[in-house]
Amino acid sequence: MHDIRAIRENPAAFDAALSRRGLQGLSAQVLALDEDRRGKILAAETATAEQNRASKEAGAAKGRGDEAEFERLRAEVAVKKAAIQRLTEEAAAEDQALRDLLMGIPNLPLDVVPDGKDETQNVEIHRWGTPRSFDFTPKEHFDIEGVIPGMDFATAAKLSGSRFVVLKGAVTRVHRALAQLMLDTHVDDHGLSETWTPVLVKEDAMYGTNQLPKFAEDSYQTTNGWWLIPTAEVTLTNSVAGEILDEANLPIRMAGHSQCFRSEAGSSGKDTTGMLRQHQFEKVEMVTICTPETALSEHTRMTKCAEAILEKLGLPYRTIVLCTGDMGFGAQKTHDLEVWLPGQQKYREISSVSTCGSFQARRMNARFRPAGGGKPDYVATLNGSGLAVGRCLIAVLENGQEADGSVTLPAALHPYLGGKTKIAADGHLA
RNA sequence: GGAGAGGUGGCGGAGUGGUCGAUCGCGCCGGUCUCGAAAACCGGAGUGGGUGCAAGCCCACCGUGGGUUCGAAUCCCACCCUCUCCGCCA
Repeated sequence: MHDIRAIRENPAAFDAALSRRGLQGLSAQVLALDEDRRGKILAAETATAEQNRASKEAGAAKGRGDEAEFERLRAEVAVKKAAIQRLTEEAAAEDQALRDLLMGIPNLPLDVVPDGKDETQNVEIHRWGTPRSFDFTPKEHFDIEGVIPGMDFATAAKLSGSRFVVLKGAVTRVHRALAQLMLDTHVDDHGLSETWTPVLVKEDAMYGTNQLPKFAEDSYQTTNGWWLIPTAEVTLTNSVAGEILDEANLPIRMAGHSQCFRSEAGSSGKDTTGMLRQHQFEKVEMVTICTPETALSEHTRMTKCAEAILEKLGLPYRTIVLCTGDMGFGAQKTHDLEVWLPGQQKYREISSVSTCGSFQARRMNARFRPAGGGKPDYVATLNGSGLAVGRCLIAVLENGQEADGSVTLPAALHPYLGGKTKIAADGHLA
């Protein structure tokens, strides 16, 4: 959510930043509403102050036994009361209207973010590894002979429908190994604290990390009102909602492994085969809570944490900065990591690392007390995948495939596979 | 699912109709003392909003929303949340 004071102080800058995102200026609308709101608040508060005064005087009159004066004041209060109720309701309505409007406006891009209208104008900033040259035509993951026995879409469809998968045998083991490797790397090498969270959350949490109110159709809700998290960003970030943290305890860097649930509304027809886009998938998520000044350096750090996983696995990737037109709702700046998929002959997104500045913190009311004393200020929040486990599985399988239908697995995984090094063409770990 | 307890400032914990935005303790900040520290003592400090050049003034906030009353942290109603015990269960 945006700081109304900042918009008041510099409406032109606000509109200019929105236009970089391809949106029309909203400051006029916001400020008109704000002015209205403040007028109502002033009226309501002035009336209340008068009532309070009369009420106090009534008490004093009663105390000295002046019944006539007491009755007069009591009548005065009674008259004011109705007006106050109306004014207060109007003020509250205006306040809510402003809040609703602000809640629906996306975060503003940082100056360093490149301008652009869509994903074609993202900017590559880093490339690692060389795509392997195959002496045969590499297949997509679901067509690799050794993978087929372990990736069962038919049974998943019977159980749950499309965009689900049942994993079996060696493929499951590799999937599990990947999650372990990611967590161990983040904890042991990167110093993140491992955190396990619920996947069902209250509505407030979904507002805090901006899934609500705008993107309700992207997530699932249970009949009793809980929401299924689309990412552990929701739980990890909201863990500090409503808190006033000590600056000495910042940054807080977390890593959590969870199931994620997405309706994938609006993506029908995209990536329908294979397990690239599922309603339920696993992800290791990183979240950092820090001071606003350190947000950008933490963003760089978090990006490196994600890149390290791909490098350990020997998977070629590139890192891009999303342009203003392609960034998500809550982001100020986003790096996407794209891994090479030989079956598609394309780099595909496997991680997205964003800093949100104080945008989410303001929604969550998450603050810190500065070390030197002084007023609490909003924290900055960052989130990033480290990595999407299912997509990483795909990358490992496709990049490691051999002509005979077997899959050579990265050395970093061997310790997690009981020393085994490949999936044989018959689907067994070998 | 059943029964009970409870939600107050950074934390703990008083307060059961009127100078209570709230006693007190811890923690925090400043000072005295000290070579320095600790202790002791003195002083300061809630959050948000409105208004004002400012000092300041005003409003709201004791889980949330209503109600009673001239007046509510305190009384009434509803809801939410947390905890304990019992039952069931991975």
